[in-house]
Amino acid sequence: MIRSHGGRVTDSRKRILALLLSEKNAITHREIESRFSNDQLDRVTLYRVLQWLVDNGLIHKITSDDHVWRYHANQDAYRHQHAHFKCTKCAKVVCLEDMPSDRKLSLPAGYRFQTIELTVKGLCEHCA
Amino acid sequence: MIRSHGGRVTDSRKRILALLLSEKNAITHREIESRFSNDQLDRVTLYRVLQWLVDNGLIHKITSDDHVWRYHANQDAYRHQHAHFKCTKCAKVVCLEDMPSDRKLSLPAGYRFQTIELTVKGLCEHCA
DNA sequence: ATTAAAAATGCAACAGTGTTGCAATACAGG
DNA sequence: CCTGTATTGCAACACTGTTGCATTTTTAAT
Repeated sequence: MIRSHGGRVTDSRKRILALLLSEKNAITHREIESRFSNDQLDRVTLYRVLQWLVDNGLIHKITSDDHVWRYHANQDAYRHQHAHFKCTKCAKVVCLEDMPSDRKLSLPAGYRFQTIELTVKGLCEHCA
Repeated sequence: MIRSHGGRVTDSRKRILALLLSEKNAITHREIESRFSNDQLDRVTLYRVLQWLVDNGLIHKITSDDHVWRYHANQDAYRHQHAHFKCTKCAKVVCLEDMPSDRKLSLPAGYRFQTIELTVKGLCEHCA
């Protein structure tokens, strides 16, 4: 996956991408860092690797009202545009399969549509 | 408006609320601050007044992918739940009138729905 | 109008996330 | 194995937002 985008195949990239591929939920920079607590992994390197993976479409980045980016691997089901769910109690973020395609939300005249970002908030199975 | 929520009617609150009521778009803390550049207005006070206004439902707070809160007065049309538009070029944020009918976007079993946050991204009239 | 209690402010210092410059290191191709 | 270059690691920074606390302002009771 990494090689096919012209970047070098480094340890950091392999390890970080492998971790994200194995994670079901979207996780934060901080969470990724703590999963590598033993093997030293520089904060800055992590930021740069994540950005590289985003730029090359291997993962995607989700914003949230706690103002922390969360990252998730772009596997099969999640290549297309999709909505996210965020638990208001434990802050867990999961990707939802479908994007309700009410494409006919009317923009003011002269505005051009690019993408849509949709986050549903509520309680997850554990917190409900 | 301020008095009806049991808070004290202070200069800061009056001035900040008046400014937000006169603004058409949702603006950031930084933008508000710069509009008061002459009259000194403490950064922290501004944060606290904004939070108070949010808590009392007089304004609302919008998150965004640049991780900066934007504030907008809750006037007439914007009392109910609504979507937002953000220009990907100039970062301007405007409130959209309607929220596309949240057709039963299916949550996984056990999840409980609370609210929905929807941001449309694209180019505004000036940047298109 | 005076006064006292409570609420709000201003200041300084802090916290967290994310970024930049630059020297040192590791990767890929010959 | 060697070399050029991409990537890393470190330090220091920038920005948004928060907290503690002493001071000031508002309010309401006298």
